[in-house]
Formats: sequence, structure tokens, C-alpha cells
Amino acid sequence: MYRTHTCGELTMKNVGQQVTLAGWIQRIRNLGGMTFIDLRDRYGITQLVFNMEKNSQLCEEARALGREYVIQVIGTVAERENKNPRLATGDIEILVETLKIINPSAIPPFTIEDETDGGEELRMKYRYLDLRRNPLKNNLLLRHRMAQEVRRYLDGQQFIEIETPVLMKSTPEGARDFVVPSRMNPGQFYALPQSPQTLKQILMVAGYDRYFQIVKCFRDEDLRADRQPEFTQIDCEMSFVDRDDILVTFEGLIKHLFKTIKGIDFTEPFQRMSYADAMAYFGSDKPDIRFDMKIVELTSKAKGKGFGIFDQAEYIGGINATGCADYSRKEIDALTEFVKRPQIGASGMVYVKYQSDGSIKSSIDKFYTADELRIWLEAAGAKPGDLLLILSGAREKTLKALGNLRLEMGDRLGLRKQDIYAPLWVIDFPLLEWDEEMQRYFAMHHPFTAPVDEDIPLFNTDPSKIRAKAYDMVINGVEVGGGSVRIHQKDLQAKMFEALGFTREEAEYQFGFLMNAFQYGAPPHAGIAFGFDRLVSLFAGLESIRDVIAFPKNNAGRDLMLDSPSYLTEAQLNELRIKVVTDEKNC
RNA sequence: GGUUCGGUAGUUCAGCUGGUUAGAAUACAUGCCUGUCACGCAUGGGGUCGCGGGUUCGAGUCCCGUCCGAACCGCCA
Repeated sequence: MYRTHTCGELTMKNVGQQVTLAGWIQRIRNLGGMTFIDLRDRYGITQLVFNMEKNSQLCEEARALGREYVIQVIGTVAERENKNPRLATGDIEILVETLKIINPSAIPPFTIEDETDGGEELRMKYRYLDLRRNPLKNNLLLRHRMAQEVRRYLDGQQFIEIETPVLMKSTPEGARDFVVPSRMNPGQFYALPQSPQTLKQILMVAGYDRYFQIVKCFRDEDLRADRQPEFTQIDCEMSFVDRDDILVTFEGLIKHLFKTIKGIDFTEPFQRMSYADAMAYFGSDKPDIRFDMKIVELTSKAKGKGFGIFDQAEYIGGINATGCADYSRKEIDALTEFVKRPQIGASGMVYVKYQSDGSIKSSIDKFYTADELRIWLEAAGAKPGDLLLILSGAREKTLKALGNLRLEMGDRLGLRKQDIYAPLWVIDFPLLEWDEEMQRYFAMHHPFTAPVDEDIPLFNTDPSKIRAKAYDMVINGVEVGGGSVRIHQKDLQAKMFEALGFTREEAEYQFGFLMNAFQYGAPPHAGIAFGFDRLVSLFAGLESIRDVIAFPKNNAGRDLMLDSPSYLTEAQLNELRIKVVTDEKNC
């Protein structure tokens, strides 16, 4: 037997017992006459004691050990002379009688402690060492518990978990596919699912009216702190439901997670906000509503007074930064630099200070009277002591920039508190998006999303105005999930493909299997998918999803530990009948 | 594809407007130390300053290129 107990469970109750422990050496403290070793496993740390007086040979052996050695000890549990209240096992220690080195360790490249000195790259390369640290261990435990609670809730709601294939079919709409060559079908490729979207709809046709799956999805797109090429979704679909049934059911799932995992009770229904309002007031389709600071449109109030930049702008809008009227020139310059970064792309920023004495000072005093500026301040709900920050330009771009500025101010003012959670539904998304480059419409969600009933006539007049029965769940500015009511009528689906510029043949080749299925009694259905990694990172209070994934990939999509992706051998390529062209010009 | 920041000891970093032998902390090694728990004290070893080129009497420092990492924009139905 390797061990009778773990390193996290022995207490005063065990004093006097002989125990066997096994684990990793966290630290050795050699005091000369006696030596202490912290022995670590998944469950905790237990202190081992070696005494020169009692057994000098054993004590010498203990001194010769190193960090991260795997050892096994037999010894007696004893009450400590000096207790350590910071440790669960801090009342006891093990008087070691037998010591066995199970496996020595090389000196680790970074310190394996809660506060590590390791940089990200190094920690990725030695992920198995990083995963020994408490912060990562706790993240994986949290992830496990959340997955269990998801299953518990959905099982309780009659959902059944069904696995769908990972080797699927490529569809050119949406993200780039990861593809897998088929040896038995030369020249043909499977695609890894971007989501099990079509298959879960087919499960609805098959009559499994409540499906879910915690499932890996794959998208061959550039990475971000919150985006990995393979990620996990809680994928769900229901039949004989409309939009509100979905919102209620899955609001319930998220509430269940908040309650069981974080002990937070959301008694009120989540706020619902239209896409149009989200864009107009927050400059984003995923607004962070932990704080207010809504965008206020000033176009009609600010135009036509001889300030050229505003007069030429399609849109003028601002946000009111509460209590920031005392911002220095330097601070305002920093904000101006922030909005002028190419990522945000504003050409400049105008400010109006509503000073605490009631006077007004702005960067455009030459063009506007104090009374005119007062009208803006009123519109923005500003009070003395506040600072109005104004951007102008093309409507959509300016709103987005204001949205970014709003988040920046939220950060500066400490309004984005980690322990506050503000969930909401964003609804009424546009069904279609015009692509300038391709000169065609694309589905904003996906081509099976149902339009809002009263908007269907717009297919013939102004497709861009059609609203979709689509919805996103947003928490603290993070899109954690999204879905839609699906089209289940053949005619409507044909209309949709037509709007997307598909010929009948193209639709048939790409989605024939689904169209076929729909001929045999498709129930009305709707679904949603949650980004599980994002949910876990949100619950863990982390910005990046990397630390809630056991083996994540880096910025360039590489696994630094496995050193993948990697080249195939000639033999493998030949078997797959694949020729690799490394010279870009020959593509 | 683009923008920004970074790459100096095993590790995390400092190194000014270019100047003589490149530092600190930690880790590691050795010695001392019987109640530590970030133990303490002393001593020691450890550097292709990412790589290539250029400017200069002289480059870790300036310039160009390149590779690697991170954040972001594009992209992500």
C-alpha cells in the first residue's frame, strides 16, 4: 500500500496513529539538529519531522532530498509543539520512522507555489508543474464542480446528454474549419465541429426534445485571452418551445450555478435589452451593466454651431464620468491617447468639465456658449464635479469607441468589481449582416435562425432590418452564451438561403442532410450554447480562459508542452495522398 | 494581415542622455544552526544581454531586419 492517508486529512484525532503518506516535497527546512519537510499532494500539505538526536542517519537522508521528489514515509502522528493555524493539518506532524524515495526530481524551472515566479511561456511548457500549484488546481476543481452542477440541473429538467461526432462535415459559413483528411476517401476531408448545431437540430427531428452536451468545439481562428481554437460548450436544444421558454429555462441554469457554486441568489428575472439599445447606450452587443454611465447622443444638440468636426459628424455622443471634473490635463491627454489608438480609432476627444462651483470648462469653449454646453450636461445627467467625454464620427464606429471609453472609465473608477455579477439577455439581434467585401448578406447568428414573425415581409424590401429570434446571455461584459429559435418550415428556410445568396444547389450540397430531415416532421425548436470555459473563468474571477483549461494553447495556437502542431512524415502524407506546398507563391 | 509592449543569471527583474569588471532578489551548491513553516546566517558557482546586420573609437543601451512571447484590432455564423 502506497499510503493510508492523504496529505490533507490528518488532525489531532489521529495523534498516536502510525500512518503511511506519499507525495511531493514542497519544501525542506534544515535547522541543523532537526529537519522539516512539507509533503504535498492534491489534498494538502503535511509536515514531516526528522530529528538528529533520535535517528541521525534518517535525518541525513532527509537533508539530501530535493524539491518535488516523490517520497513515501511511515511514521507516527504527533501533536506539534508549535502549531500552524494557516494549515489544515497545522496541529500535527509526522515523526518519520521510514523514508523511501519513490522518484527523485530535477530542479524545477520555476517555483511551485501559489505566487510563482514563472512566466507564462515557461509555465505552459511545464504545464504539469504549473498544475501542481493551488491556483490552477482550484480552477480545475471549480470547473469540475460546475460541470457536475450543469448536469444535475439539466438532468432535473428532463434533458438527456447525447454525444455527437467529432468527425463531421465542413460548412463554409461561419468560422474556418479544422479539417481531418480521410485515408479511406482520398481527397476528402472531415471537419471538426464549430458546434454540433446541425446535429442537435436533427436530434429534435428525431424526437429527443430536450438535449444537452458538454462538448468540445473547434474554430480555426486567431486566439485571444478568452478564445482558444478548441473550447467547451454547454450545448442545448429543446422542441415545442418558443423564445421565452428558452430564456426562462437557461436563466434557471445560470441561477442554479450562481446559487450552488457562489452562493449568490438571483431572485429577479434577468434584464432583457434589445440589441439596438445595447449598441445605442453601451456601444457594444455585450454590455457590462455593473455600472451605468450610459452613452448619450448629442448629435442634434451639438451640430450646426460652427464647430467643423461636429458639423461634419454623422453621430456625436458622450459619456458622463461621475466626479472626474478635476481630471488634470495629463489624465485627459491619456484618455485621448486611449481613444486614438488604432484599435479604437477615434480621431480626437472633446471634454466638458462641469466644475464643482457650477462653472463649465471645455476644450471647445470657442465654439459653444456655456448655456449650450449646459444643455449637453443636462442631457447626460451630469452634476457639478462631473466630466463629459465626447466622441464624434461615423455612428457605429463612434458608438463602439464610446463603449470602449466607457469600459476604460469603469476600470479607472473601480466600477467593474470582480465580486459583483450583472447578467442580462441581449435580444432582437439583426438577422442578417451586409458584408461590403463579399457584397452579400451573412447570417449574424447562423442560417437556421428564425426571423421575428412580423419582420418576415422585410425579406422582400429591406432584409437588413429583419430582427432575429436570437439571444445572448451576457455577464459583466462577457458573452457567456447565445442561441436562437430555429427555422423549421421549409419555405422560410428557402427564403433565408435566398437572402444569403445561396443557389438551390449550394444549399443542397452543404445542408441537404438537414433539409432532408426537415421534410419528415420537424418540430418547432430552439436552443442555446454556453461557453463553458468563459463561465468558469468568470466564476473564478479570471480574465483569461487559459487558466481554467488543463492544457491550453498559446497566442499562435501552439501547445508549448507537446510542441504541436508538428510536421507529418512523408509516409503519413503519402498514405493520405497529401502534398504539402510550403512555398506561398505556389498556392 | 495589422497595432502596441516585451526578450539581460535556472527564474522574476533593474541596468539613465552609448563608456571601463553587467547587478538585485530568488533558486542552486557548500558550511553553521534542535521548533521551523517564505526559517535564519555565511560563502560560492552561475550571463552567446533572443538571433543577424549596421552606426560608432566604443552597443545590453541607437538604427534596420528577423525569431519568440503577451495584449488588442481584423477575424471569431
